[in-house]
Amino acid sequence: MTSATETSPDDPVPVGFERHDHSGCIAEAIAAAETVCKTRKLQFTPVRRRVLEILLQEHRALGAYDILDRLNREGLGSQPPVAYRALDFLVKHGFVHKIERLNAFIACSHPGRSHAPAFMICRLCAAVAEARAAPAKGALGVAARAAGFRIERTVVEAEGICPACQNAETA
Amino acid sequence: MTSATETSPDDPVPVGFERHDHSGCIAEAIAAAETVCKTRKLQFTPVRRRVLEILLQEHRALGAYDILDRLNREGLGSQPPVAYRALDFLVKHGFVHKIERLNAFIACSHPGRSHAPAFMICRLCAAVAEARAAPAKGALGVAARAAGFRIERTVVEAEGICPACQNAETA
DNA sequence: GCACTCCTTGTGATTATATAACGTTCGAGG
DNA sequence: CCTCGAACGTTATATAATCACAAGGAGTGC
Repeated sequence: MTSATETSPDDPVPVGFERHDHSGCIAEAIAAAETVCKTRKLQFTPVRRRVLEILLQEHRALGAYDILDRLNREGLGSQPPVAYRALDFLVKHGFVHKIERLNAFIACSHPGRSHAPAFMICRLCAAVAEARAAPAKGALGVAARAAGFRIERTVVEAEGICPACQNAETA
Repeated sequence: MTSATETSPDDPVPVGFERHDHSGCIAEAIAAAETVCKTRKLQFTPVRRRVLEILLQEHRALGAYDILDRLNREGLGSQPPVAYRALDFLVKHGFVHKIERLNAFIACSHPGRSHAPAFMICRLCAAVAEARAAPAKGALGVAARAAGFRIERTVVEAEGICPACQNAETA
């Protein structure tokens, strides 16, 4: 298979605003999650698996209640805690990220690898791309060291206009 | 009415993580906001002024409903839209920032200057410090250019442990 | 003054997001 | 079989944010 999902190891280009092999990436990501869960002795239950699948299928940020609606239609749970618990699990173990700016969730674009993700959020179409930005080792890192602050986690979200919407604007 | 704009004499370290001249900073910031509003022909109404004062007094992140409670006690408005409208105004014009991670608001530490703020949030005591970062210049900026994404605004929030809480831990 | 407009505020209702609390199920291990 | 702990199901509630519409108030032009 001539996969378009592979990026070269040194490639900083994000996944989100470009077409990619969507059919393959779901299966890959699910398989990766299964492997990780087996390794860490975590339970990759039907609800958790389904929530991750939903997020992978959409490949965009979904609110917890959007996800809950789908689960409900499929008979996998109808109350908020069901969705939130699954999302908590997936976020905790790095399969899913929360987009704070949108109060929404998105499947991780490159699970398994440790990373401090950064996101680009289109103000017009709400598309979200995950970049493998260096964790804020730059100005923020300097400021943190100067202040004596110990960073454990970073939220980096850029809001703006994606390439497609820029084209639509000028057209 | 109580002299609410004055700091108490015992002056517990209002944050930034470090002591600073809290007594002066409120008056300064209010004066700066007045000037900016006059220049831009904006209405610095009582509600807006009071909300900014409250945030400056606390010098930490407050939820919209915390602010609303105080307004309510002072007879300045009792319904959510009152607080949200004032906050929208203050955020829009750069006097206040929203901390997405906390769904809370904090007065800007250096108003007037254009800046892409970054925040350090203590997981234990919820103190928030604002740093002047230039996130778009770093890895995120590189990724955005590579993807053709036009950044308009950035959210940069680091979660971790502030110096004071680190000391408390080791003690 | 008067009409007009725009911005702001007051208020009741509603929507959206998230968690608390408690019981039940089910598999792992004694 | 029994216990324990993790996950799930369900009811209710807490927290955050917005909608919709009426009314006040400052400026502007007549």
